[in-house]
Amino acid sequence: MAVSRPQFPPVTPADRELFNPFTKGSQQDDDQGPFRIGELSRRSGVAVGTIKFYLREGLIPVGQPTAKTQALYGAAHLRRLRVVRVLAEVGGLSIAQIREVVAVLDGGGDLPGELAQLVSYSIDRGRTGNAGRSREGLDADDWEQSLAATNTFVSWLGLDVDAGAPARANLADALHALRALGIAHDPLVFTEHARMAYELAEIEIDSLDPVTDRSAAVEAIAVGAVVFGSAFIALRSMAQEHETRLRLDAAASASAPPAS
Amino acid sequence: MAVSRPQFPPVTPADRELFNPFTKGSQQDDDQGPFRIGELSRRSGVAVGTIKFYLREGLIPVGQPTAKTQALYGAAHLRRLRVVRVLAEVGGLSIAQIREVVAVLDGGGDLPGELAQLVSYSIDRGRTGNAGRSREGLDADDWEQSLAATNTFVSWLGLDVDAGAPARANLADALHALRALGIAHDPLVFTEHARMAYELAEIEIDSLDPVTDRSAAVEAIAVGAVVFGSAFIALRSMAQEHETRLRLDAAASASAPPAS
DNA sequence: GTGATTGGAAAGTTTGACTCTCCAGCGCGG
DNA sequence: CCGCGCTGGAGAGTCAAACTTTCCAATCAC
Repeated sequence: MAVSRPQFPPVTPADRELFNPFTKGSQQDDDQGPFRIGELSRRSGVAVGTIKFYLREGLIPVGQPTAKTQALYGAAHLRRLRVVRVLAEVGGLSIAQIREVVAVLDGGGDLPGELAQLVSYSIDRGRTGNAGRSREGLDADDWEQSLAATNTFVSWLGLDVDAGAPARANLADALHALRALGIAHDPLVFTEHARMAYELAEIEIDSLDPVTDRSAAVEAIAVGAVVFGSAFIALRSMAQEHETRLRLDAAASASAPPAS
Repeated sequence: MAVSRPQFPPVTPADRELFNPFTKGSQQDDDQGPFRIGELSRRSGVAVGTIKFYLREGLIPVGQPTAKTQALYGAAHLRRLRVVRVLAEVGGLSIAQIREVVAVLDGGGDLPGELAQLVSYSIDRGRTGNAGRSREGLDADDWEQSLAATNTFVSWLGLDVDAGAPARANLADALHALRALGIAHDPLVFTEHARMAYELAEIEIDSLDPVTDRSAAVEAIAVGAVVFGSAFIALRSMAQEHETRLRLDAAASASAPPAS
């Protein structure tokens, strides 16, 4: 029952074979013809009332109207609905955040600025609870110091990040928490995390490089940030459990003689 | 204005020097003597009403009663209050989740099982929105397949994770989302993320190894999971912004001749 | 001894994300 | 050509979470 360190070898074709049985039957968008809201609801699994609500909130484009009380929807609406659901359920984004994302999806702004900050501004802001609000407490000075240290850290890393990016405040929140609890006092404790984060960002961007269409690129970035972020947290949790167990095993076998 | 890849060199004493100016004035818990709820509120910056609410919810131990309407609190209460606030504000944990964490903090269960799963069960569950609920849709079979693929993946990685760990379901949710959108079909896309996650778990556990006291260890693990998790997300967001800008620069200079 | 504080509990508030209810207009099987 | 069941649209209602307010009697602090 010994727990050992995973090795993470490169993936071989034989490994891929292992997962073939699971890839059957996923997705079949045969009939893409126009349909009404009831059919849209049936295909997406989202209640009609909720779809209406999303329409009102501007998360989904309105259908092609055919009469005063009739409209038709197509494959694009179905996909958008699925994207919205993923952002909400997997990413836990609020309606307001999703609205910002779809605004970038629909609007034809130029990529450089918009796309680069999409994740930071619309998706990560508010993901970690409500950090970043109500900083009017007595420790406002303390917090400003945390932010200043964080900004110095970001510059020291050589990261080119917008001065107003919420990620700076979020990182400052994390530092401020560590300081309040006396766990750490300067942002250098995040150095290794920064290295990992950068490596991960490279990998993720590599994986969706071949995308050409503008809207598809934005969608891939938004969905990717949310889904891979969620997946990473789950994997980190599992790794923690595995590693903790590993070390407890080691501690146990060190304090007690071999059992058999 | 060229954006370049950060290098992440090892931290030198000169680097540490750089952050010294910021570490002044943080934390000063001089007088730890017993005090009443008003003083506790003043020191923590939490409203009296909210402290009462936390007491009712069992997030904070009750004070030492001195009369029918009087009780005294000490340094332990102040620290607990700060921990609760960090879990809530930085980690975005719900009251119910925090209650589970403090139950482990207070309860004297044996470490092996409890501590190993603390993060997975109490903290990560529900962090990514409400993924994991209401799986009674028509795609229930599809989801079961995603979970099966995920479990195969976890075994393939060699991770020793509890069979009922919510992290499995969370990872399955992520895979299911990718499949629903046709972005990926098997869990091997998460391989690099798993490697990173494991490396990060090792680093984090290393950083809080010297803790000996049981309650302090649990606290460090819970706070660490929340704070470093939040920090990592922020850093990932910045790395994405930096890297996206880097590639757009490269694309621009490739399509156009050097500007100067 | 008198005004501010406290412990405790019940009731009220706010926000977010739906969900329900209506009401005319539409569509079509009988 | 007619009733019954979808529609689109909008307002009101619901529900849970996390506080916040309000009350009361007991205390404390000066």
